[in-house]
Amino acid sequence: MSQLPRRRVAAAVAGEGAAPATKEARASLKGQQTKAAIVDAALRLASRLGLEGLSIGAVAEIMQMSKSGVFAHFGAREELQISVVREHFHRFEQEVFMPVLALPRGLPRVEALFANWMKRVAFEIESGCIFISGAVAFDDQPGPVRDALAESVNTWLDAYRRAVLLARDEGHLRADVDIDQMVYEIHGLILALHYEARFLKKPGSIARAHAGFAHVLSTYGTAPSAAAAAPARVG
Amino acid sequence: MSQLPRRRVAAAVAGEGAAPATKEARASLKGQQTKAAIVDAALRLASRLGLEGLSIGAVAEIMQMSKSGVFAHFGAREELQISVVREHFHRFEQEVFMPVLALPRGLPRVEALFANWMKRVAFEIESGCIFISGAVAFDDQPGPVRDALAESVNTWLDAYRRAVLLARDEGHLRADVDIDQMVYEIHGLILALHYEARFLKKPGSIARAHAGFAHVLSTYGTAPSAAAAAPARVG
DNA sequence: CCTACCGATCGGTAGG
DNA sequence: CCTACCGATCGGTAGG
Repeated sequence: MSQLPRRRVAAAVAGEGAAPATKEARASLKGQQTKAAIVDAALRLASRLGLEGLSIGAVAEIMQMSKSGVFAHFGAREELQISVVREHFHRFEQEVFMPVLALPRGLPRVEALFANWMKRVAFEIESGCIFISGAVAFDDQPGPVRDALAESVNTWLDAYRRAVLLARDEGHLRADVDIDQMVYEIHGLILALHYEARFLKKPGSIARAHAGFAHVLSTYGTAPSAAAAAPARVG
Repeated sequence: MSQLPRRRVAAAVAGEGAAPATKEARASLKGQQTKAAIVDAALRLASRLGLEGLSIGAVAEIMQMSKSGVFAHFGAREELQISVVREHFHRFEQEVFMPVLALPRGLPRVEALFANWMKRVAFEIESGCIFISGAVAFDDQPGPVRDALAESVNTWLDAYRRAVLLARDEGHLRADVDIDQMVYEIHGLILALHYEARFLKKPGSIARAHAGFAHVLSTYGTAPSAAAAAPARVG
């Protein structure tokens, strides 16, 4: 097999920066680039097939590498799976969480977080979501992969809870709102979207998730806005 | 291996009824009993490992049979998976749906269906649920197993929608209730229960699902009952 | 319902 | 990062 495609992939990941001084540094940089490219390919594969369907052989084929070449970067299949979980979490954080920090605390952030979350899950209707498929695959399988997955999900849900708490403190939500309860119901709307749209292929699911969120706000919110009017009918 | 355990399993499935007249009928009956026992074992295994993790070899070991002995009853792994889906649906129907037909139409059935559904999913927090794990495993894999799974789930959700529709007709729900929307939100509560209780092992999830249902009824219902009071705080 | 097998694929190792 | 291999397991088949 030609080695050219490999160099191209590695270069595409890190860009063509200034060359490192020593031979060792160059080799180490190339190793990191290759590893990043492997994780990227593995994440795409795991999104479609699930974390448990992720095999070193399939990743090697995509990368045009030997199985043991891929294996050498991780030392165990579990390490590859964990790297995939961390990468997915990192992207989720960048796309969903980070942008809302520019907004004022309270309801604006709660709404923007849901909007960004929805955007991601709506995108994942096509590709699959490893936070959802992984939860099912590893709910009964203790170990480091399950731990990495649960830690990522809990970190995200805790962040959402803090945003809801701030909104309550700001007086944007009723003072007696149960934070866990509200986030539970919102989480359910997201999970139903993934289930009904991706598995059942039922049309209108995205609108239903949004309507459900408006419904939640209409019960727990304090501002009688247009969005918070009881949304009995949709489309 | 002793053959005694096998006979005992087959007898336990169908009971010790009157013996059939002919030798062929006896053989056929025993075949059916064995097949039922295999499906039962496979359902238990698939609940824990998922439909896609169900292997003929593992079922054979549980049954103390050879792999090809199990295989002979189904002709293909897919047929075993489909049998498991049908058996799961049959039990779901018996436990969740059938009992409510004794109740009056309208809100009582809608509430009892949710209560029975909850009871089942709460039980499945320990064992796993193939309607949920199967949805994730087969959401991207066309074929007869996916079809059987989607058909079962759709049959159940349609039954729930009809119950909600009757409740609206009876005047137990607001006249402008969107049936699909209400069932979507209830479905989300169930999915969040499975996710948060089984995967995240978060305590209090069952109470949150019930509170969420009360919340849904408080918005869509017409009777201002105790259960339908806005449930902002739980436990 | 069995034994005995098939080709494919899995994660992982040896040795370079 | 490679070739060449290991033992285990997979679904499925042949032949009885």
